[in-house]
Amino acid sequence: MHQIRSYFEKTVKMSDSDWEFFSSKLKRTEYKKRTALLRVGEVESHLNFIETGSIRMFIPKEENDLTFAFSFSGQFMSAYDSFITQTPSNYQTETITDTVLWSITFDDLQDIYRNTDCGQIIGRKTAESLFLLKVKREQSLLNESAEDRYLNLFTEQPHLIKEIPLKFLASYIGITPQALSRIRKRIS
Amino acid sequence: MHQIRSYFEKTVKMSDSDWEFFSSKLKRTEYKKRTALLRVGEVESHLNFIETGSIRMFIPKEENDLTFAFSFSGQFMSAYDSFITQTPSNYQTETITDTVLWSITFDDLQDIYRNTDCGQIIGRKTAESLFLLKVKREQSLLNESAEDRYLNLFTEQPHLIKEIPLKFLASYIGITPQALSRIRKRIS
DNA sequence: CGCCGAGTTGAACTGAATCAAGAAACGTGG
DNA sequence: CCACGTTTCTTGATTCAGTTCAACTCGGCG
Repeated sequence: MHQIRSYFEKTVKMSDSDWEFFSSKLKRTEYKKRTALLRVGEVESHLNFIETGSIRMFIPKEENDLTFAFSFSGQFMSAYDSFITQTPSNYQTETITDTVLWSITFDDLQDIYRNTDCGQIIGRKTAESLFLLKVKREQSLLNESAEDRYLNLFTEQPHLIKEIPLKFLASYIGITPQALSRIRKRIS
Repeated sequence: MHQIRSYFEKTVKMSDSDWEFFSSKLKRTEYKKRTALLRVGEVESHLNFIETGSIRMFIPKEENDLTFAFSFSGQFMSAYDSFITQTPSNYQTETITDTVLWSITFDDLQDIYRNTDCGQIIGRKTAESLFLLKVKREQSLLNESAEDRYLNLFTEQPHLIKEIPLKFLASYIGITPQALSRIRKRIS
């Protein structure tokens, strides 16, 4: 749980009383692998910190789901667009492996925004860092070939390639599992 | 200039004194078309509100630039990733048409964050809404065909198709100018 | 053991890239 | 206001990466 405080303190100085207030809102929950945290049409009510495990976000499809994002231990995750707008999500979030989360509800977070000095700053920093991730992703999708994206993934997150089913990776990269299987074969 | 205040008040109530403080920092500037606002390697020092005009963001390339975003009158624009991290931008921002901007500097904005009640909230809301745009974009790039994206652009921003050179649109959609020219021909 | 989902491989097809050339529009200087 | 050069757009031919459909292998699990 202290990793959450240090996560914040990378960007914002947090007083003990603010941390006290914040941490009192956190709930720890364990999930089995392949457990849905949020389904399409539901409103995201939690912001989660991943203690251990991995999560994917995807738009369910008849044949192959469209997996567009992953989150790993040490990161915050949430259907953040649904969360901040409090409107139904058009995608699902689901554990890939057994996962432990520390969660805070939307209402409690609003409370923190109102009642702590650092709350607003943390909220802004969170939104900003999520924005940065998406900018990077956008440029990757427009700028790089599928093979580039696979190789970059490989260098940035080598563990990921072993832990995550190929079909999720393929979807994330923007191609079919067959195509990724061929790329893999070609470059190995 | 009042459109800026109403822009904010869509989400946050702003006191007269806060608005006074905020607006005192704004500078109005006129730009000719095809004027670079920020070049690759420079650090974005301004957040701009577009009074009139249109702007594109692109990564310069030998042959065809990679245009990945547009901004129009009534919107805020900035190389926001460079702005919030205060690190060099890997892309350029440039007016497409003659453009009028109201600008605030990074330092003045930090001042507003510190010294007004609504500053942090506005900062958070800004980051959140930019994040939402990028989420939408990501799903569009993964979920839709080039033709889908063109047609959606066409219905959402019909004026855009007339004002903006085809090669910029093509790049934004993620295809070559030739390919877009053919799509255009086919569906007309 | 038998089943099922995940991954691999093959063959035919397709949307878009690339290379190339010509037509149209655009801006600038005389 | 026209003439010229430059850029943008269009069109054609070829190539290529990735899709689709289909069959087969492999590993885990009831």
